[in-house]
Amino acid sequence: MLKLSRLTDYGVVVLSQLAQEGMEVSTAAELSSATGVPAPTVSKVLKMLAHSGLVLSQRGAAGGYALARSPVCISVGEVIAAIDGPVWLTACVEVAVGGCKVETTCPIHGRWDKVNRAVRRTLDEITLAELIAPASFVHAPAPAAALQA
Amino acid sequence: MLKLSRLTDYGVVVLSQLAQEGMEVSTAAELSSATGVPAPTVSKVLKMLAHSGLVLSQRGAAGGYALARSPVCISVGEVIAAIDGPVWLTACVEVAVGGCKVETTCPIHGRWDKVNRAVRRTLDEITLAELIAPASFVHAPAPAAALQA
DNA sequence: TTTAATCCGGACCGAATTGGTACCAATTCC
DNA sequence: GGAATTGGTACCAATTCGGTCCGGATTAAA
Repeated sequence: MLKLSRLTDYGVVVLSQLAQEGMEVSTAAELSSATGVPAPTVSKVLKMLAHSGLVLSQRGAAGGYALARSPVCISVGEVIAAIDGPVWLTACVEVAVGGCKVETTCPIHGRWDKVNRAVRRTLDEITLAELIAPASFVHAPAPAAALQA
Repeated sequence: MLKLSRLTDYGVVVLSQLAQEGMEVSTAAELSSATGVPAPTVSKVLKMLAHSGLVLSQRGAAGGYALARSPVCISVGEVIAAIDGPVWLTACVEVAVGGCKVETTCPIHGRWDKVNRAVRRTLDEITLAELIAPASFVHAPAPAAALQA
């Protein structure tokens, strides 16, 4: 139903939490208790984000994750691409040449990528900062300890 | 991965075939052999499209389907909504109040619908006619008979 | 040097969704 | 009345997704 996966949702949540921590490193465990998202899942999401260069990872003791860039420079499209993979609004784009059985009678035949491009551009024009914009009520979240109980 | 379902793809294929038939009614079987999409699937798609008012159905002998409007007046967003359901770019919009467990710590909390609206608008701005636009090579498709063999 | 904390890269499983098919009831034309 | 066609629903197989876990590599601190 053209919905994005829950992992992507979590990704944005974690990212925004990371944004609040400023540029300090946070461990996956910290982010888990701060957001309420299960720890293993947070790890998974963080790994994907690190893989795409959206967050920086520091290994070893006292390691953790930190935002690679300002939220103003991270587009929603990037986050989605990092977790859900690239946005392809059909299986019928040029990538799948030979895979489309009805190719000879299919009058669309790649027309979808007009739609693709439009959606992708829309997604790239919205920044992470905008998504978490009304910081009025997020600058003082429930402390992590409140969740641990 | 933010891809639309194959049924939606079929939907557009069938719709464009219907557009070529002008405003005459075509049976599901005809559309199936014209497009190469399996007949039961065509029926299913057509039923969904009829339910959303995108095509008109005529029951009984000599019945069939016909486009309800000109392709110029059908948006891609409508087709997607008809088959894949409404576009919701998260499970976290206001519809799911009470369903979001991390609600208290979730700083997004509905911010997604900014993205939703943007994407939906993008989708609504593209018409079915544009998708099948270069009619230069679709006005003389392989005759249905060629596929039946 | 040892130890502990932390990320990295997989594999793995259960659950939900999707694609596809079949069946029977309702409707309409000949 | 008979044949053709859509309407609705139920169903099954297959794929995908969400979530968890484990062993290994890496780094800081004791």
